[in-house]
Amino acid sequence: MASTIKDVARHAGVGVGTVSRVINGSPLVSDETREKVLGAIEELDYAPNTFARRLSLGKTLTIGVIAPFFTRPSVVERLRGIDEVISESPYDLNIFNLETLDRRKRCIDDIVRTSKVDGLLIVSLILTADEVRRLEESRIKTVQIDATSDYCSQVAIDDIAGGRQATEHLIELGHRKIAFVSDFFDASLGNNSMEHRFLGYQQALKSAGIPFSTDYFSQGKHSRTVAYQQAQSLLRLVKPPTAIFASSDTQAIGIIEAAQDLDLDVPGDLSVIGYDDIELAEYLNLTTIRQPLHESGVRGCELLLDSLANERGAIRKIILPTEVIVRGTTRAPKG
Amino acid sequence: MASTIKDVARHAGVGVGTVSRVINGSPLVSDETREKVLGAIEELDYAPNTFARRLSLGKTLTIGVIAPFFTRPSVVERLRGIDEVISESPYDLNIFNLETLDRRKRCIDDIVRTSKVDGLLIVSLILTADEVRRLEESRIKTVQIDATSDYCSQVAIDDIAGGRQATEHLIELGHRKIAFVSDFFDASLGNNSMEHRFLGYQQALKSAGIPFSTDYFSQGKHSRTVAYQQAQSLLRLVKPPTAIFASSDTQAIGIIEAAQDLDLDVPGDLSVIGYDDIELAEYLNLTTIRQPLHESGVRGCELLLDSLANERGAIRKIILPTEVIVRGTTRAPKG
DNA sequence: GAATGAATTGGAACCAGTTCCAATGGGCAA
DNA sequence: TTGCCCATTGGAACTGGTTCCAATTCATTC
Repeated sequence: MASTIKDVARHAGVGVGTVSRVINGSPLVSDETREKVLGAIEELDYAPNTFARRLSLGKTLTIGVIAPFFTRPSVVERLRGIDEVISESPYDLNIFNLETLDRRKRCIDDIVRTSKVDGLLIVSLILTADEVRRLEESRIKTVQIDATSDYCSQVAIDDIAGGRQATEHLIELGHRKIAFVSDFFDASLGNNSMEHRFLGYQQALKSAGIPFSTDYFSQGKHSRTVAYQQAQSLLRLVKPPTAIFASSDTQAIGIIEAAQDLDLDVPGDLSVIGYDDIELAEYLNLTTIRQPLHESGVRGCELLLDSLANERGAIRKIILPTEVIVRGTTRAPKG
Repeated sequence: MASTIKDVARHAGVGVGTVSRVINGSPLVSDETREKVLGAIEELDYAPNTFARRLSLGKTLTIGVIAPFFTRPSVVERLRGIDEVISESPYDLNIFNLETLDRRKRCIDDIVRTSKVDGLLIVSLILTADEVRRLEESRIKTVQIDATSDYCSQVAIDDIAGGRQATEHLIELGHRKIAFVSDFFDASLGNNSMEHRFLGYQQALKSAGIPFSTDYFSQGKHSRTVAYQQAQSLLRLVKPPTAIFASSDTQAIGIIEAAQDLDLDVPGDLSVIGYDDIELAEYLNLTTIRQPLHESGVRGCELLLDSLANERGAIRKIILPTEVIVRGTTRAPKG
């Protein structure tokens, strides 16, 4: 069995209070005593019990992360950023994976009532009003990553600007007939980034004096095969678009496949730009919009640790910029 | 602040022991009392404090996972399997990400000495003798996933069989000049699956009466670009191979790129088979060997929970089979 | 009606820490 | 020499649970 603070105290011939003081770096210990205690700790290979420590401190020294963990590669990349910060801090990381809505309810309830964490990072999920209320009551500090809200600090990505950038890139190349292939705007699992991308698309069109046409706007379930169908319809229009902006790389890939099957050359006959810059995008040489995923994790985690250290802190919002990654699927239109 | 067991006891007009008994489903409580207590719990929205519970139980109710978390997509898929099992159990998941060797040492030391977990899952890492000794002393139950050892239970993948399957697939198609592009066998971060794949390759050749030639065996750092170079060398031999077995999909992709740049058609002039079946493989229509990644996580986690429930348990080894996924990059050789 | 025993219950002791309070002892000033 | 103050220290009380032990209640048996 592991040794306890009493063993150390006995071994060093001092009281438990003194050992505790040494461990926690209190100045109220003489150098001589400190040496004795450190010697005993070394000799017994002692380290304080995690859970006893947390109980008596009244702190959990744990950060919870709630995320639809594995559903998208982007979430993993954000987690990586979070982990990087946590592992240099005294906190432990507790990951709660929410792949189903049912789990979601149980999870937040459980976390709040059993005091499992000091702080919570919510990744790519929008909290309901009820959840926010519970978290506030429990005084668990919360930071949202990749979602906006008025209730807590957050790190978001400027998807409106991202949508604008993508569209402007196409406009600069000379395109006028630009379609937008989008996911549904259903925010039930809670994220409105798709809608923002669409807004950016509209803004860019407007600035360039290009009228928005519903013919060039197609919504469908987020999948490669559905995007394939959407693209087929768009490309069979009497006046087909010369460029398509997809609200994700996954969809962009479906669009490219559709173009190939219609014997259209990408980017010769059709330019395609995606969004996300997933790993696949590089292999496929896909022009896309990159989000600072890793950085969003780092910044969000820093924000949380900061608010745990300084009790009083206002709500803060960090908006990270996106970047156009020009590769081989966009080019000036023919003629 | 959250209410405590004392609040509930007072509210229900009973002793704390009785409340504890109700919570833990002890039969030593009358129905009448149980009702009273449950009513009080409901009313106060009480749930026992996680850390106090763990301290007095002498159990952490936590499973630790040590993994080079994000380095490869395969690790994420395994974690997903682990999470699936954990979330249906009373245990929490504590992830320790080891991307650097330095962190590794600190991490295991820390886990052992501060009694952070009841059980540990080690993913895609081989433990050193010293680490094993520490874990044994600490009585922390350990299960290894994707690695073999004599010290603890494990879920491994039969990489020898996988290497054999891949090679046999090529032989069955009629290939005789089959090269193997491999990672280095350096097991410092600790995993000998590459070596096993190579052994399987040799076995299959032998069974088919094809002599092994070092000309057709190339080792290099695990990367797409290095594999590109390796393939270039192989394909410029006087008698170039008609098929290449790559020890990972990532490498296979580099090989395909090399073939394209040499104006060789895949699979017309060169067959390529990978290993892993990463997401990319499907998009690229790559023939490959699939490992039951998700299942390895599930089984490993079950093994661990099982050994936590039944104190005495022998070391168990589960070997999971691999599967050839035939897609479009392999075909019978010309002539 | 007393003795036996089972069912139920309250509460002290314990888990392994932290922190507060009171006590000790030495040094220095009056 | 006495008194005071400060640095240092030991240990009790506390964190919020679980569990064991002893006590109470009540029905059953002789």
